[in-house]
Order: sequence, then structure tokens, then C-alpha cells
Amino acid sequence: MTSKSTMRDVASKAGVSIATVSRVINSPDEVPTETVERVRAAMRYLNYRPNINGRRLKMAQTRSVGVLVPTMANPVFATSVQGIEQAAHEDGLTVLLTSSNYDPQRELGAVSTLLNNRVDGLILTLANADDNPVIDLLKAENIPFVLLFNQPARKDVASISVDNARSAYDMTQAMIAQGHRSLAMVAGRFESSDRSKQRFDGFGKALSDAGLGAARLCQVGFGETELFAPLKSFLTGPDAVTGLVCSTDMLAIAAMSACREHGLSVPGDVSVGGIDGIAVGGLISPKLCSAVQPTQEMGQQALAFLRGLIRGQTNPQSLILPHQLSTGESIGPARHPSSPRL
Amino acid sequence: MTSKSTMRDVASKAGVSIATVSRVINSPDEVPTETVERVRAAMRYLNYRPNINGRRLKMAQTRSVGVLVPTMANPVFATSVQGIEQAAHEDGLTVLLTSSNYDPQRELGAVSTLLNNRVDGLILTLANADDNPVIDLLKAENIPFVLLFNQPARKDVASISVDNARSAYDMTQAMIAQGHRSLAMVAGRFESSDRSKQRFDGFGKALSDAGLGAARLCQVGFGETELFAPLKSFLTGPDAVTGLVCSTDMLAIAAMSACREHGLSVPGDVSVGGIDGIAVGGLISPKLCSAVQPTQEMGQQALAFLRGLIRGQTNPQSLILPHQLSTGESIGPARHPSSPRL
DNA sequence: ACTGCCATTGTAAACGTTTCAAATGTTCAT
DNA sequence: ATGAACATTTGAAACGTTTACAATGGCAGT
Repeated sequence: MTSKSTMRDVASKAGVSIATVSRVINSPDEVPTETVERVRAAMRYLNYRPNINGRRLKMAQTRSVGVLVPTMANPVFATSVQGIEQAAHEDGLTVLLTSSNYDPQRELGAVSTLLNNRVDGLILTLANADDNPVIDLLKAENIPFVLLFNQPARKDVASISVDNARSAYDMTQAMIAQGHRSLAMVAGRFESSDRSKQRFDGFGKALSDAGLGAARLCQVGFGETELFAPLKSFLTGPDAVTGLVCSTDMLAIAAMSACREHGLSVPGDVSVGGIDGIAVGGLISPKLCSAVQPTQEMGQQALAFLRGLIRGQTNPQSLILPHQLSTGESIGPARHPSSPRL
Repeated sequence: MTSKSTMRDVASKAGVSIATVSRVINSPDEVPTETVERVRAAMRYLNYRPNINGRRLKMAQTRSVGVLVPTMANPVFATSVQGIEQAAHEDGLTVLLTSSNYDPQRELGAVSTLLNNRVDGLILTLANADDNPVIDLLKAENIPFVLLFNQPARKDVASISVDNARSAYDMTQAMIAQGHRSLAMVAGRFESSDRSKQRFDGFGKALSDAGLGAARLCQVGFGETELFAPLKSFLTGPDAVTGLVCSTDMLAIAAMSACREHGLSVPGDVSVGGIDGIAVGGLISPKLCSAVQPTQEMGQQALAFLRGLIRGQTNPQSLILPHQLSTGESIGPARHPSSPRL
């Protein structure tokens, strides 16, 4: 009942050679209309579906791209994948999806799988874009790739990102402008995310530019949403902060939750800011103040860059998109020192 | 510098035939250790990477699965994909990802792309699982597939879901138990989501079982997060409701936001319940009360089912997982009629 | 020395495409 | 008639694997 039909079947059904069938498929204009119709009819009749593996073998080109993200569980990556998928669809490209769970080990394995699949190019969000064996491998094999969200130091790799340090800097400065003097950053492990480190650097710079003391850091595992314990020493006691700058919106939302569990109100007792600009941040109460990046567009743009590289464009471009502080309610004036918490 | 090396190169480098190389790759135990080592060394030396397209062409099997979801922008689907990807990884399968944007037209196109890619099987979340040409196509071509989240009427297709009607029923009953008598459902368009319709049916049944009037419905487009206007007539005026049952958590979160924009507090003035159990629901304030489904596990389970079908298992299984009402703060006692809003 | 057996390896034919070079047929100017 | 020029079509050789089958050689038993 089913479709085992090949080009040869179509050819004989239509009374032509397989070369003609191929031409009808790939460049119908070079074939007289009458023939095209006859062949098309045979295809319909036989329910013919070209075997892409035959084609790929011959063409040494798969019209597919590999995507590697840390996880789908964070909306920021899910949204970027949505952008990639959409752009790929418009280009007639297929997306092969893998995720690393923030584990550098798995990154290499995943990319290897993707390469085994002979993808034409890759879009990657890596734990660490500097000094990463994955990049060495890709460079060595000369496979086109674009980094997404990573902001690498080296200039010979294509990348799309925001200015991570700057976005944290701006967010921190906004808090300082509200009178906050005692701040800490909540960030994912640096070894799992270079963005995290870069954002912490921006946080530190904002503090020192304002003449405030050393940067305090609460580092937590990725995917962690239970921040009650990790934040305890930052939210209570003599060294309690009045504001938390978080390296991602997910962490910010989790931090707000932890504040409430500690009996603190946001932004009354503690201000909380995030970075990323995930959609749900704008729907919750208090509305999350975030350094927003155009996540979905970044995914689309990454695919556009990749398409260029695949087509043979030789100089990898880097694009650093502007971020924008959202008007959020999660940041307010600092509690005055003379009105201590109860 | 690069890897154009083929099995033939490896063979001649190692001084064996390509058949032996193939054997080293696929069943090393049938080859003496000494030979295996020699061939492996040649592979390393030449940086050999098997061409999967050659293999696929020969084997008529791709070890890849296609996935179709409405969108990555809703965490419930992103999370399920995360589960699928993880399970696929463990099985050494590659995931091809597509999305439909809730558009039945695009569903067919996306599946067609997937089939062109000769995936071994598919995991699908369809707009409507009953009477869907995609299913007819798959049945006709005899391709293994599993529906995820869809709860089809017909029993000859594999599926993983919760009991949609029942989850809405339970949520509604919980609200009624809190004294709510005037409820409405906020739901996505039925033509974009059969879950939406099934959940509305459950909502209606709970109302009628409790002897409450006709089911009121606020139908909104998917991806819509601005619910201020759509909910206006439900939240203000003489017919204002005291509770909103939402067909998804994303809608519930958007609805809570709309309530606040209308100057109403949740759950003080209006109770809001969702369905799905997305992670972020547990982090916001008030904590979203939801009919929780084990989203990621469902993805894994779907892949397990699919694996079975691919291996030739003939009877498609349907699994309806239990849902669980979460202890959320977004639902409270109904405002007593005698204490009207200001 | 012959036979048969086993372990190991090799030969060659697929799998379904694309595409180059060549064959066929048609038209038209001479 | 002849052949040039062109449009259309075809034959056949890849692309890189897997695998059935055959070949080789060593060794034990007689």
C-alpha cells in the first residue's frame, strides 16, 4: 500500500529516463511543459517522495542546520529556538535540535552528533565561548557556525549577543540611581555560562564606578529555582542587601520568590532586576524590571548570519544588539538605612 | 586540513578492505583486536567521520525522529521538547524540530518536510487530533507516530496526555468548593487546540453538575498575552465573575495580569486557576494554582512509545496520565455577594 | 598429504539521487 | 540534399555506505 516508489518507477511510468525526472524536480524550466506535466502526473499517481538521503549523498549538502542550546526549560533559549526555527522554515532548512544541560562535556558530544549528521552549519549557545574545544573542532573542520548569546573575545567567530557586561552595568546603575548602596548579584555558575561571568563583571564595574564596595556574589546552579537558602545570608542579618541584580530573568523571578519566603516585599524591602527580557516577566506582579534583549529576533538573525556563511561568505560577523531596560515595578527606591526592617 | 576522508581512505591507510572498516565500525567483536586497533588508528589519523547519508541511503533508516509542536514560546511545549530531546539523546536518536504556530495549514507542511527527511517516526502536538489530514497521511504511509497532549477520540493512534476534560473539571470544582458561583473560562481558540475545547467541556460539566448556569467563555488567540480588553466584560459590570478557569497556565498568568490592570486583586477579588503546571507558575505571586501535568516526563514517555512503534510494535498505546491540583494561592474564597467591589 | 573447518578478509552489488557527456530528433539556411 | 544549430532526452558514472557471498589461509584430524 505504501510508498516505496523511486525515481526509476516514476521514470518508467512516465516513459522517460530518470535524468528527466530529476530535471523536472530540480529545474522544471529546462523541460517542456508537456513533459513536466506527464512526469508530475506519474509522481502523483505513484505517491512519489524524493529520497533525501540519495540526494544528500550525491550533493554533499544537507540543507539542515544544527542547533545547540543549554536547555529548553529556560524561555530565553526556547524563544531563540523559536526564532531560528521560523527563519529556517522560511529558508527551507531543517533544524536538528540538541541541548547540553549547561554541561561542557555534553556540548562536544552534541556537536559531534550534529556533525555526524552532516549539517551545513551550526548555531550554538556554549557554556564558555573562549577557549572551547568545540570551537577548535569547528574551525578545524571548517564548518560554518554562529554563536548565539555568547560574546566571545576572539574576533574570528560569528556571534549574536547583547553587551553582557553593559546590560548588567546599566541595570546596576539604575538601582544605584534609586539610592541602593548595598547590592549583590545572583548569578549562574560561571563555568556553565560565560554570560554570567561577563554580567558579573559589569555589575562589579558599576559598583566601583559609583565608589561602592566589593561586588558580592551569590552563585547558584542553573535550573535552580529554590533560592531561599542560598539567599539567606544576603537577605537577612547585618549585611542584608537592598537590591539584587540577577544574571537572568529566571533567576530574578526565583529570587523574588525567595524574598517573599523570607518575608520581604519586592520592591518595598528589596529591589530585584533581571537580564534577558523573557515574556513572562512582563506579566507577573511586580512586573520584572529587566535588561531586555530581542530574543526571538536574535535567533532569526543568527540563522541569517549562518546562511551567509554557508553560502561561502568568508568573514564572520559579530553583532552586538542594543538592550533596553524595561519599566518594571520590581525596582524601587532603597529602603532608607534609618528605617530598618522589623 | 579538512575531513573529506572516506571509508576507502581509511581502508587503504590501514591496509584492509572497506568491508573490514565497516565491520570495525558496526560490529567490532567480529574483528580481531589487532585489526580493530589498526583501523581505528587510521581513522584517528585521517580524522574520519562516517558519512551518515551513505549509511542512511543503504539502510533505509535514519535514526532520527521528527517533532512538531505549536510553538516554543509556551513553556509547556518547550519543556516537553526538552524531555523528548533528552530521551532521544539517550537512545542515540537525532531530533528534527518544527513548529506550526497553531496553524493547521502549517502542520501538514511541517510533517511533509519531516517525512521528506525520512524520519523514523514522529511526535506531534496537533491543533486537532480528530479528523486531521496529517493523521490520515501518516496512517496511509504507515509511519510510526505518537501524539503528545492531544487526547484523540479514535483508539488506533498512540497518544500521551492528561485527561483534559477532567483536569478542567477538577479545577472548576475546586473553585466551586471555595464558594464561587460565577465563573468563566479563558481559553485558546478551539480550532487551534482541541485541548482547549476538551477543557472547556470539563468546565461546563463541572458547572452543570453543580447546578450552576451556562458556561461562559472568553476565547482568545494563542500567544495572546494582552487580556485587558478581552476580559473587560467578564471582570466589570453586573455580570462580573469571581473566578476564572484558564485553559493553560500561560493564559492564567496573563489573566492575573489583566485582573490587576482592572484594579482587581487575585485572589481577593478574583480567583484564577490554570492548567498545565509550568514551572514559573510556582514562582510567582500569588503562586498559580494549576492542574499540573508532568510535562517533561510526558515528552520522555512519548519518545519511549515511539521507540516501541519504530521497533515494530503494532498496537498503538494510549496513556492518560494523572494530573494534580497544585496548592496555589491564586484561588481563594469567593467574595461574598454582599460585599461588592468599590 | 589430504580433507574439512574455522576465522578472517575481500569482492562486488546494491541504496536513490545528480549531472556530465553524448545521442537523438527537429528546424532552417544553404 | 547537406549540415549547422539547437532543443530535448538519455546513458552511465559517481556519492559513501552495508552486506551477502566468496576467497584465502592456517590448523587439526586422519
